[in-house]
Amino acid sequence: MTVTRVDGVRKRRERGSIAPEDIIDAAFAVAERDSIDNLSVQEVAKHLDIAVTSVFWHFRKKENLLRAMSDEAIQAVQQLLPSPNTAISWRAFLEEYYTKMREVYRTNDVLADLVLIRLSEYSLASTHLTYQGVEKIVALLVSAGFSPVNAWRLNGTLLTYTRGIIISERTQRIQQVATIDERQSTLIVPQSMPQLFELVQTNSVSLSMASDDDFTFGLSVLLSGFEQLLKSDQQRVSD
Amino acid sequence: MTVTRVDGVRKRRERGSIAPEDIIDAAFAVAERDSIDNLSVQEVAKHLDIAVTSVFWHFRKKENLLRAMSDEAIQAVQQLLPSPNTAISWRAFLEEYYTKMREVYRTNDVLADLVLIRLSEYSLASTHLTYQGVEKIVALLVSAGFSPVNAWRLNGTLLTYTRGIIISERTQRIQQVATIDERQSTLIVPQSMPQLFELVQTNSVSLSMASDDDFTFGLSVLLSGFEQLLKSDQQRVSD
DNA sequence: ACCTGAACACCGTTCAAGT
DNA sequence: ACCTGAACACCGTTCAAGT
Repeated sequence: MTVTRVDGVRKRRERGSIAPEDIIDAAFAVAERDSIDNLSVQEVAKHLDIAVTSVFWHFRKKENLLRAMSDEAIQAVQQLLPSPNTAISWRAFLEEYYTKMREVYRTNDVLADLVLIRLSEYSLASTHLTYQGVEKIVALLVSAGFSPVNAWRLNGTLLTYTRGIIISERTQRIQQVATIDERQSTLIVPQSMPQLFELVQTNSVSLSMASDDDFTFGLSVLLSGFEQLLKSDQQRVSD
Repeated sequence: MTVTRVDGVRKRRERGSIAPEDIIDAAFAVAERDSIDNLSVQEVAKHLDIAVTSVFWHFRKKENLLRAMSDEAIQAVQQLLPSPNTAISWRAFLEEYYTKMREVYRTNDVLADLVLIRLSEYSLASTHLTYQGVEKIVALLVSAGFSPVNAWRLNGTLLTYTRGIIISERTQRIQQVATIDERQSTLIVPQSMPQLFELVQTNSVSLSMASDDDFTFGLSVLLSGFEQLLKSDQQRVSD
């Protein structure tokens, strides 16, 4: 922390010495420490050693700061995701794309909160960026033979499923991770739940429903379903 | 609001006159008005015309009150969902079950927040109730010919997908509902997004990716994929 | 134009004091 | 055992005053 204090009194900063970008960076640092839910403007200001009210000069409401963070988050995620690649099959690409998406959000709760969970508006630029990503995927699928509508829906379904598993995994990790294993034994009683008891005993499944295996499984069922769809799309064209 | 005040001073309540259940009910009423995120213990107390500190006597922390609400929410949802029904096909049942689930959460943000989104622990009893519901579905699927592991995964995949669409729908409804239609025209520009532009122009799709059509589509792709799986499960048995 | 402290309303929580 | 007001630390936000 830079020392800019004299006798505990803040030295007044010169105009222009606080860039909005600095505030956003500090907000990310604090959010990573305290979580988005516990992010406080006061802590952001403390992190930069500026007055809280200075933050409010640049972002009139906390919500505005969060929106700016969301925009950065959307950009960051978009850059981490692979671009459509015609060198591999559409199926291999989608597998790679959504596996990567899951990994990105799983390893960064702040990004998941800002982009996937929190109720907020994004800037027009961010929304634009998002849809441009979708456009590229749809184009890839169309060139692979899907009808445009099916290409759109295929991508939407995978996005929705991946979002579901990210949130499931996150809630379970944060809430119960410490207890689920010990619970697993007392939770599933053989009398009223013979099927689940058997599955748990033989270690065939994880109770979380959001493990790597679960994701791989769900993804491949969806992709196989879409392969069937592709056949009928192609049939229709050749008729 | 019951009048229990004399000259603006609260009349002291007799011991035992505040039931925990009353506080929970009031909390639901306030949450439905203000949303879970904006639920304040002060407002709950005001709603019952009791002292804030009285709430804290019954629930030592706000988190405890939220947990009690979550438990009630889980019970409420479970009662609204249909029970496994052997009179119809497994596919028809799952379609009905998850369509209903989507509807329940969609029409009640508080339930969705408490059960699906918020990071919290549930009581052992609630978790038990949830897994008992899963057990019944798994048993139904096993009796339809699925292997236990596939039955579990099939259900888990549908649950995850449904959760994803509920959250997608909710975030989009709350954040952009007013703007998305007017945005739709300026957002999708034909130059950089010819595919999406065409789809939007012809009204073939909704940008939300969480419409009724989207859900029906995703659900049926998953169910068809599982039908394929059933065939191979049955094949294995007859071998 | 930008940075700041004082001040305010609201919130979650503690505690000692009532019955 | 249960209900309460006073009191506290923290939060988001406004505003008038500095430079």
